[in-house]
Amino acid sequence: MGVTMRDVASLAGVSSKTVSNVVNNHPHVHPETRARVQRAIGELGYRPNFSARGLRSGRTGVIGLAVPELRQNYFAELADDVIAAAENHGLGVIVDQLGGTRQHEVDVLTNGLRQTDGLLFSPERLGTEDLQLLDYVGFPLVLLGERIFGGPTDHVTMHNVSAARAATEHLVDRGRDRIAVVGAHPDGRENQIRPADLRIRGYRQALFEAGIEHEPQLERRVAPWHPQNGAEATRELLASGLQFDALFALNDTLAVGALRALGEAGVRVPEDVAVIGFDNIDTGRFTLPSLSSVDPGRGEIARTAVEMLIERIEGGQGVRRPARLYKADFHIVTRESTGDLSSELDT
Amino acid sequence: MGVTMRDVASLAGVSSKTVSNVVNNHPHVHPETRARVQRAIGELGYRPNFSARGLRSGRTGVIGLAVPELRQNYFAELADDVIAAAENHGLGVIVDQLGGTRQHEVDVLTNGLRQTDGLLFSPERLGTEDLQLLDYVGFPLVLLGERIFGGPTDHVTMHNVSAARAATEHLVDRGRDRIAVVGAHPDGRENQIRPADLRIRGYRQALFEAGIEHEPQLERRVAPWHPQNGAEATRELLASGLQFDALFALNDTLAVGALRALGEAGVRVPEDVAVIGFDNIDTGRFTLPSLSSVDPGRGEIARTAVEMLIERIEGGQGVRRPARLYKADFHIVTRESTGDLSSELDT
DNA sequence: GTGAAAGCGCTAACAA
DNA sequence: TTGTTAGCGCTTTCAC
Repeated sequence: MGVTMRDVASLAGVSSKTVSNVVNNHPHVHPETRARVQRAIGELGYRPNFSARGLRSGRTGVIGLAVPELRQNYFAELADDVIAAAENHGLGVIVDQLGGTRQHEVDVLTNGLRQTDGLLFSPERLGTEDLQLLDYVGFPLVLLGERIFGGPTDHVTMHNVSAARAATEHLVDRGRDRIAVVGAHPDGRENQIRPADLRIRGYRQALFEAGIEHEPQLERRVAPWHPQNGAEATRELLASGLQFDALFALNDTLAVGALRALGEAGVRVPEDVAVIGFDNIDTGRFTLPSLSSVDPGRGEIARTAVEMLIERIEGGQGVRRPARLYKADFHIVTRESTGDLSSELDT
Repeated sequence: MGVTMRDVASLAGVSSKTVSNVVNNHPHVHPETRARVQRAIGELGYRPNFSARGLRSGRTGVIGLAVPELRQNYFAELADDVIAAAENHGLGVIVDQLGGTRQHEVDVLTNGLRQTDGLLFSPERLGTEDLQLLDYVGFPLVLLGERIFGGPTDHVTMHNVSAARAATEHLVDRGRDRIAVVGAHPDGRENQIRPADLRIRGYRQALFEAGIEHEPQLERRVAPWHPQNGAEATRELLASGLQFDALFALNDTLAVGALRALGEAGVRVPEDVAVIGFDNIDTGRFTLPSLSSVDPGRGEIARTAVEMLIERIEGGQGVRRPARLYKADFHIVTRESTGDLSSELDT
């Protein structure tokens, strides 16, 4: 490196401010001047120094994305979408993994990520009981996920309750009335605001509306939502002797484990037990059978979150627009695990 | 924000350089002074400005990671490992997705990512024919993957040939001698340096050493390595009428598709056809049957690449240490798809 | 439409 | 062990 705006300016015979105007696509530059500057830039191989720009302008052009961990398919796909959306706005993305510790989540919320203008934050440990932490956040923040509601920041999430209700209805519509669910929160408190609780609420609503008696034994508690735990819970369900003709896994990761356990036990899916998941991760298209799921509108979530964050960044601290809550549209994706008996590959 | 070192310095009654020394953990600071400064930092809520530090020191404390796309499980897991390794060294990671276009790869290689000290680069389109591009890279670079060899930069990769040979031997050891392979490169040229070609070479070596005749029809060409293509190729193989009792998928993503296709056709795995993949992605533990694979030492690759990059960054342009080529250790992971007939879940 | 001057917050180099 | 000076490269402000 080493080529600065001054070098470009002197070669082009202009001031460095004019070079700056050209580099930043300012409108009022004479076309001829612009061309001359651009020629000089090309000749010298000039690259702007983003640290200097960041220091002077107070903007880095980079946003942070903090998620639990990328090896969870859902977050990898979310990161994919966020990075793509940010790039469309000319922004880079620093990805941080919260790694399942509360302390790390508090740190990130307190300090932000270095060199970023704002943060997309999808916590795994913090909950609504930590709401006060959000009041002291000193940078633009958009919250993702279903763990904290009612805070002072913008929030992008999904229709958990109604999507879970729709998933359950999807099973009811296929004539199932002994519908097990895997993934309830272990502490079993109702009316909490966590993905597990919201989705359980939707499940119960659907049963109630269909006139199906709610059987508490069919609600299996699982945490964390890993495939092995989904498999485990499903094995216990099978061993319990409880009858069930459908299974709603509260996310696809659990569902993958459930399909394993059902397959091991020789239970046919969907003939004996229909299975639906939640998240619509890519892998669900290639399980055997392929997995029906709730598509939570992840791409829309990513795009909206990035746009909201940009508005907050550009609005600056001055614009005290009230916090917005955005819920993406969802839809049910029907595949083999709740479908008819053909075995077409959904691609 | 707005609290600067000067503010801290005047509150603590020292110069800003002393504050800098404290913030950067310089050794020669009087413990009492250090304590006083830290108290002032806490009182004022001082946070360092990384742009200013970057401008002055020439280091941003952030590295770039460019991969094809995070929705491919292997790259998500690689990014997970890289971010974790970087964090251990106090570095942030900007993740860029190359998105399958040659132009984007050239751009990244030419310009680097903004605000970074160096780049881990795992191209998908560029090949050894683009070697000259590496000569003009103006920042520390560590190459990942198997597409470009012999360049002027450090390179971290895996033992493709011998790992593929070991995977094939693993099938031979189980008494299989009609071993199909899915994922050969469509142009079919031999002795190219691409993952597909290297792994095919290992496959052929193993057959040769086992005295098994090489049957070109059993080598199926597939690109890109997506599950649907793996399924497709496997269906063609089944439809061809060729006999085979084992299948080596050149990566796990293809293998997932192959398991689908075999399952659809009622072919039993591993009884009728044993299957092994390559990459050891997490998902392979939960397919039905679970997937044997080559573990390419991804964690080791990530850690080594980050360390090499740091050495290059800290060494500066002055240290012209010759380019290093590091190949991680691999090992075979045996699961149900090549295992005995028990159906224990490998967790 | 372009230029001149100032300074963002920090750390390198040197002085004390 | 600590302080002083200077300036990294850019954009802001304001003049022209």
